[in-house]
Amino acid sequence: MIRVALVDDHPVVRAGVRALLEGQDDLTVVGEASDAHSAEQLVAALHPDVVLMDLNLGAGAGGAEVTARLRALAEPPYVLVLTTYDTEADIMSAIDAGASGYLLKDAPPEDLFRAIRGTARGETVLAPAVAARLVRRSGPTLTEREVEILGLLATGKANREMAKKLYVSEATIKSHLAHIYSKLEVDNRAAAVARAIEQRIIRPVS
Amino acid sequence: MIRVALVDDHPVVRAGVRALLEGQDDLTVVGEASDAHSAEQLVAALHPDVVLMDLNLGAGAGGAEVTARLRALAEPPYVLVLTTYDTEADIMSAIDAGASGYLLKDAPPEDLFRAIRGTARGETVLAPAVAARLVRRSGPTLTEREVEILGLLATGKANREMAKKLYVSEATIKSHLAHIYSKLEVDNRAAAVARAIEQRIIRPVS
DNA sequence: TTCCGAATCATCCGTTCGGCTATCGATTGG
DNA sequence: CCAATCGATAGCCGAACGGATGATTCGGAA
Repeated sequence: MIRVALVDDHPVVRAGVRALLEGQDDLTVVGEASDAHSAEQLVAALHPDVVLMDLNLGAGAGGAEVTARLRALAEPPYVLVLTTYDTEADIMSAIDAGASGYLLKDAPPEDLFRAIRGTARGETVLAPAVAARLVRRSGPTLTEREVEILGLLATGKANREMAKKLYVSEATIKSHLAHIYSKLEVDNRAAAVARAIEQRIIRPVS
Repeated sequence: MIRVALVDDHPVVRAGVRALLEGQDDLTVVGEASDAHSAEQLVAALHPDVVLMDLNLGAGAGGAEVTARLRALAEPPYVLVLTTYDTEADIMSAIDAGASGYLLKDAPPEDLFRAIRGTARGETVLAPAVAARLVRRSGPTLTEREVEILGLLATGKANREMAKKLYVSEATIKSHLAHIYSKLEVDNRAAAVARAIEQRIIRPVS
């Protein structure tokens, strides 16, 4: 019997996953948590085999951070990230944090079951659809610096302001922008911002 | 007994709502659909009292369109929109289409139950949190034209191109942009696009 | 060790923006 | 009926942007 814990701030999703898993006789949900703190307590107390983790826990620590902490425990559970829309960087940091796999909430139940069973066996599970999406997303791979500049761009910073903030010359900023434009196949900042958000390279922040 | 039908393309969400509703003895789920077409068939065949409708049905017709069609039936069900992230315009069009209410998927189960019961009695239910959000969102109300221009802006169109496309002069475009900037409290197009997407005034399209 | 990508910087130049100010018709709502 | 709002229009001007081109440095991969 594979013992699963759910970490998600949406009651509907928790109930849904629980209902689906209880229909499988080798899977059982041993606990639920809706935030970072109770997630850690839950896992420490119950030692589940697999934790289904939402990356977007509303307020407080993010799923990636929680994942890292859970994986640092004495008997760490396998962590399977179950999420909807996240930045590529979010996903990467979750994987860096020790997540064993990643799949989307709109995946068919069978995929979910398969992923949990695989994860419990210690396999690394990237749902085919997700892997494909990641690949498609990463078609144009932006460097860290370029993403950083996109972030500033989305706040409406002018080239000079970005230059000041990053301690480089304006020429450097323009150079980066030119690379960004060509990678995103756009030719101005407004379109670059829209594309970057659409491709989830950056998050629409305030 | 209130008979409920679910329309949502996420199996997890359907299972979750079903599980939650089955715990209430005055609510019962009579059917589920994951797309526009089967939603109409389902409702025509089963005549549920309330339809829980996701606005984002993946491919095909959107939830607003389906809502309009369901409300045009002989014995129309009440439609309660249950969604996560949508444009203000989406919400408005759903309400125009005859939806009785709107609430978020991350709402606590109690709110969901209350909303369904209210809807079944013919009440219009806007979850308090949602109403507040709508109000907060609508702080700066953009005109249709302004939203239209924001859409073009997000595709990277230059002023001249927008002018041509809308059959107006460049001066008009600049005038609209100035209004947009002041309403969104930004001072350039990149920031305007980011804000507009963040505020869900426009959708990050391809 | 050689070669490439990333990051940095620079100059030139035409185009586009954004801010400002002002007008005008149409519609809508007190 | 009058005020307010919306959409459309105009000119001016300095600042910002985007394109093109080329150069240097540094570190990692081949």
